[in-house]
Amino acid sequence: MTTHSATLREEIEEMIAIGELKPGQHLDETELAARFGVSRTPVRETLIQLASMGLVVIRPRRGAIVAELGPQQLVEMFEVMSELEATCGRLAARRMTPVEQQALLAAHQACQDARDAQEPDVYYYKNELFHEAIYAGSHNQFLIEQTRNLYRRLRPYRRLQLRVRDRLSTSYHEHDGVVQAIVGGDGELAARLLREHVMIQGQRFSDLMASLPQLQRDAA
Amino acid sequence: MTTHSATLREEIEEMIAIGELKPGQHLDETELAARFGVSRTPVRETLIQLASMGLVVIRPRRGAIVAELGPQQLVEMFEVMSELEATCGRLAARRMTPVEQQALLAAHQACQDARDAQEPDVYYYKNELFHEAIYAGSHNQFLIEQTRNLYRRLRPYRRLQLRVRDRLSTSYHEHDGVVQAIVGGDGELAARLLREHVMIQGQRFSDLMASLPQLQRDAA
DNA sequence: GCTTTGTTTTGTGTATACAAGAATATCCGG
DNA sequence: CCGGATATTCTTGTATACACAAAACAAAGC
Repeated sequence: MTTHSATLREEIEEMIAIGELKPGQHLDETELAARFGVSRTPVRETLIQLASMGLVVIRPRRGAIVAELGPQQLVEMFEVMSELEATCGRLAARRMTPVEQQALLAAHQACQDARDAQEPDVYYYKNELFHEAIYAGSHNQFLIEQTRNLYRRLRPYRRLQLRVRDRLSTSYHEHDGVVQAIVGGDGELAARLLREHVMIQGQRFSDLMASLPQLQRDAA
Repeated sequence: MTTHSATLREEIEEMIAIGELKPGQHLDETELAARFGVSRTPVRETLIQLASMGLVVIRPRRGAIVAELGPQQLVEMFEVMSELEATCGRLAARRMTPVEQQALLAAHQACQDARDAQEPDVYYYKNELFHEAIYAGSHNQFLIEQTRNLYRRLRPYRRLQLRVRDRLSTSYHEHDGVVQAIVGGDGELAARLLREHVMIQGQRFSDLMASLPQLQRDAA
């Protein structure tokens, strides 16, 4: 797209994702317009889009704020996330082509390398590719899109996840089970393992909850 | 909300749902503005919202059209729909309160009455309530919201579903199994039955496909 | 000192004006 | 009569202007 509101959307979305704009923070249309060198109109349209995506909340006559998700909402969203990923896995086990299986194994191998090298940042990135490989195997574009959307929506909070001791190794072993289930064609098993894998990340929400008040203080 | 674009959104959404605006149809901003007695600004904001929801597609500099879903996309969306409903069922089997179970049984009974009376329209409505009762049992607001969103998005096409012979009775029997699984606390069974129940509706897409070209001709 | 109410101020919602790109029609040559 | 280049029109994208509601603030009353 060549339109302003489209590029703006990506930029602001990124700012929210990396925490430059914090949950609860008020988004002043005029200020954003000035910052990006455009008028209020495209800014407004951007905010409306972000609101439809759930990243910001617009209250009539009271402006837009970055959406703040309470612990309850986060738990619910992680639960849905785990179900979506599980579904991807179940379908992937049935539908993956040999080429896609190779890609999955390669992504898995890359994770192992990152784990062995003890590089959490690399692992984080390779982990994304691993999950993307599973998504692709579902052969359901709509499902993939939905899953990615939710992932992006959870990103600002995932960022807060503390680096838990041994999480890398544990995560890798969980991946291992998933890979075997998928290449073995056992959809139900793959679904169950993936559901647990994602939920474990989600269940770190106790840590998240602990850091939430602080986050909101920062925003004020 | 007291804002124009919000009320407009509901109105246009409804027009799309009931087919007054047909898939592929071009949505002229000025014309809509005149029709609803407002300026182009709120109309634009409405269209952007609908685009984010996937109900319309905006191509830069070329305006908005009501989203047309091809057979492939419909299949994919029904597949995801079935998974979401299945998830609602699995959670409901574990989480429903006695009161909610009573509500589910009541909704089921209402479906039976409608079936016995051979009233497809009533059944259609009662069926919605039945599914809503399951959603509620999941105790996951986010999941419920996602499921409803997708349901609404599929509505314009569901409307096309031919009244299949004996579909009422079959549907009712499928419901029966689901109810028993849920009150019996067997989440996996409930999930499987619901998945199949929804997919059967989706697999009527061969009928849908047949009616699609006609629908698009109407829009032209 | 605290609450309360009136005023100011700020910021959103809508309308209108303007600019730019796409669709369409027109005009000319072949 | 037809095809292509150009001009015109039409619609969208953006900017600006205005109106109004809500929040912030100040002053007065209790």
